[in-house]
Amino acid sequence: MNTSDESAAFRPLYQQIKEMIVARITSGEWSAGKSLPSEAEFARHYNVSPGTVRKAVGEMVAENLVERFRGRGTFVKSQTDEREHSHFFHVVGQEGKKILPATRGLTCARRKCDPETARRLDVPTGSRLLVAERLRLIQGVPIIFEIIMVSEDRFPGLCDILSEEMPNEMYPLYEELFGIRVIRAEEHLSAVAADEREAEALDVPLGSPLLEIDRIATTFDGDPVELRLSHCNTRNHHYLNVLY
Amino acid sequence: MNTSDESAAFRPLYQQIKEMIVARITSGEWSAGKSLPSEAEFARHYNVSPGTVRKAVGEMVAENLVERFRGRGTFVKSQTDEREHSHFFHVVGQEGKKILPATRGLTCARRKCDPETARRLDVPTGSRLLVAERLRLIQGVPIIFEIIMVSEDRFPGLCDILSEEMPNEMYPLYEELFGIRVIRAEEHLSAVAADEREAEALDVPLGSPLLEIDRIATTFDGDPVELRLSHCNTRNHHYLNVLY
DNA sequence: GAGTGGTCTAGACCACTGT
DNA sequence: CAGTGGTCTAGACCACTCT
Repeated sequence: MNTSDESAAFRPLYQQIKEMIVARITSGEWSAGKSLPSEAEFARHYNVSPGTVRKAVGEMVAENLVERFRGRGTFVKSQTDEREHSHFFHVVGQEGKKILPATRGLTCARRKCDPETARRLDVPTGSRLLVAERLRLIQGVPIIFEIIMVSEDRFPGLCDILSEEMPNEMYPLYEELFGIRVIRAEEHLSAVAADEREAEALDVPLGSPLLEIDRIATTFDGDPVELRLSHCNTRNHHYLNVLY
Repeated sequence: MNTSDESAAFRPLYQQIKEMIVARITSGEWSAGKSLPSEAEFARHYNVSPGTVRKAVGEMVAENLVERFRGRGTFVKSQTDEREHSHFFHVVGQEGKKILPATRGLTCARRKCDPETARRLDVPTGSRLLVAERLRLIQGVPIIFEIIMVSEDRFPGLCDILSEEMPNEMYPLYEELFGIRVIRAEEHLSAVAADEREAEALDVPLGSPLLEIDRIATTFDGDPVELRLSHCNTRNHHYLNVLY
């Protein structure tokens, strides 16, 4: 059954099946939370063995794209899932317990994209950029000063929405309103000194050490979606990372 | 996590196979770098289908315990593998390229274990603790000030070895000399101010923001092996974390 | 009861590495 | 060449969910 059109097609069947299904998911054929066709149906449709479909779907499960339940079916995972809410949030309290912070919006402005930001977001220099600043509070105490940058061309009208009310979680918003799912993120962490504005906002002395999290969030395809710069007061909290 | 109480026998065959093989690996039956019996042999030995063994070994591959090569066989992964050398080292340069630093040993001392350290290392309070301090340099420039703490009962004679020459990589040393393999690590990151000693060692002003990495390294079973406190100058480097 | 995914079997053929 | 893992097939039985 292997059609070797160009010499490039020597890839395992299950990977090709997987990519076709992934493409159909990202195209919106099955939206988040909806059930996919059964593995048997896929097998019939693609004219392969059930085991091959199973392996394809298995990889998608491993990549957090779908979820399987015995007796029920396979479902497209959503960023809005309870489990996923804090998937990208690694700041925890002293005991290692993750507490989702509240959010206070500060500003939301438009500006032209500088070359460096343009490069990182993969948009033209000078294109419209949306810059939102917000404060994240844990038990009422401001802990994180955050700057969020997205291309306004990718998120038309987002500025108005944010100006009205700054949501706590951005990624579910991107998914629900614009159909853009954040799947991966790359974070660059470093230590910086609090500037005047941050010192006031976070109620720390000027020059206090803050943990900087410079994050670029991307879709499944690796397209950059959002740049986010977080400055955290790690006096009573820290960033947890588990390696294995 | 799964405490095998009496009803434990209702678990998938492939998981039981996997655990048996893992147990035989950790017992030292096949040491790092050595080839395991073929999947067919395992299948005969455990009297199961080749596919079942395959699934068991597949999980071990996913957990980075072994490596499979078509035509050659399956091999026990070693901490000394080229790939694994920097597995737990996340500090990279501006361009995101990982450069393994050089090491300069500072001190290596014994002291009695305080209650907090004892709790984290799961050893008795007052037991012998080995505390080593070292500096890590990238291109000759000191970047990280590091304090390493291990139980001397677990690593008898290590102090003498470290006093003689401080190695660049600790985990391969643990594995080679003491048969203890570090598989997991949990890192707590925060921002701190450089104290006098660090300021001098890292050549930064007193009070400069440093990235603190508080790491606890554990074996496959979750037993704590080492505590390590690293203070990094993130002026020209940062900590890279990829989430997906 | 019909349908789902989870496990397990027993083979087939292939690509590749060793000799 | 014989042996290895990688893929793929075509079934079997099970536990579970929905209706």
